[in-house]
Amino acid sequence: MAQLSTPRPTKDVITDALLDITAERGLDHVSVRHVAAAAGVAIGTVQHYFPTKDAMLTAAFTEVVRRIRERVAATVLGPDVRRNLAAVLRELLPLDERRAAEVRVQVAFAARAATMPALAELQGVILGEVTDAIAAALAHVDGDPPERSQARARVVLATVDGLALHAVSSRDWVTPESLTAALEDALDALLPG
Amino acid sequence: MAQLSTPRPTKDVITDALLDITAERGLDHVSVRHVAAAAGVAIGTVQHYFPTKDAMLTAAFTEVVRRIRERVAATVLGPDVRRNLAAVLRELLPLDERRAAEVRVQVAFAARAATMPALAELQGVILGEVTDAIAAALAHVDGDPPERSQARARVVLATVDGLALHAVSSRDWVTPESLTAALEDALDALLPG
DNA sequence: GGGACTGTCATACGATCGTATGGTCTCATA
DNA sequence: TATGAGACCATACGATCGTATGACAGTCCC
Repeated sequence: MAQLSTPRPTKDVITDALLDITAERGLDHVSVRHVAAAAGVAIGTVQHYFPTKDAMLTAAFTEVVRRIRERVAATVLGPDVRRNLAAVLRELLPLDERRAAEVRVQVAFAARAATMPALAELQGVILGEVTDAIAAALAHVDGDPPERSQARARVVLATVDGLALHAVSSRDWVTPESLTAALEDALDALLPG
Repeated sequence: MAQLSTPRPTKDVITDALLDITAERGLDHVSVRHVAAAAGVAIGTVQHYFPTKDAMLTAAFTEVVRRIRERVAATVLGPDVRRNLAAVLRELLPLDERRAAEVRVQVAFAARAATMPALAELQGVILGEVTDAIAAALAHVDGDPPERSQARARVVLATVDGLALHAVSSRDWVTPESLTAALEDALDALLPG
């Protein structure tokens, strides 16, 4: 019988397992044992790909960064910039369980980055890239000088991430509807023109 | 020899030790042993006041909430609302090491709140209170209906917390100057009038 | 066809974890 | 002065942690 599908690389399976645990139970429940069990491999296999736990965490966050990068790169600077921008930013808000899980992961890593330089480095890189993309979109609808767009882009990204942080870290505080409304509100105020 | 000063209650010393460790090394380095050592007491003493680690964490976050509440309550709705509001919000940004330590603590607890309902409850309460205070300030300079001020206040707070999150979780990304500028920028855009 | 390499597993070691238990000391009060 | 409660300490237990070590099966090249 022919192979029906290419089996996923073990390394990716392990990374995904780590991110699943992070989304569901938090980064502090991530242990080599739990990750190995969730991935369906032995502890030694995890060690084969990631010699230390820190390496495993860094690799997982790198994967998160890769996904964000991929998503941002898909931004099309079409005719309706505002609509495209809003669509990209909506992806960063926990509007459904899938996105909520991703936000929980990002918040968990951001918090750890505050005391783990390797992660802070990655965070700085991805923040820069996303900001640049937003700034490009802003410059497209506006005639402001680049550094002005850059500054505005930082504020826009901070607002979206702040909304996401508040949403996943509190109870009875935000609904998907209020998040969407807040985003539109923020864009109305922050977008030039 | 007379007692020179009232000794701090042991319970407070323990809570402070926990917050110090959280600020310096992160919430995942907080263990009953480390907290006890940092507070200069025995493990049993910690257990005497906090029967479980979760209770200890919840109490510590309650203390953080209390401090924020205290700070917000000090907001004076004077003649220059914009200036007062900016001053309060600046306290939430990591503009110096003291505030950076506080932001690291808040971010750490926010991340844990994503998977710990007791903390999420507290987070919801304090977010509500701070938002109400900001909304009151906004309503003071504006004629918008209350729910409009409330919505704007949520965006303002999200922006500030997002800026703070980005600042403490990344390297070479923000300077105190750029943070201050971003705050002013955001207030220019978000404040009515 | 025999090393060298890679992927995977099983197990073990020492450290650290949260928590339980029971002790000593102080002091108010009956 | 007896006693009960509260503050504080020392130690111990079982679980879990990150990591080290060594084995076994394939694959590939000489």
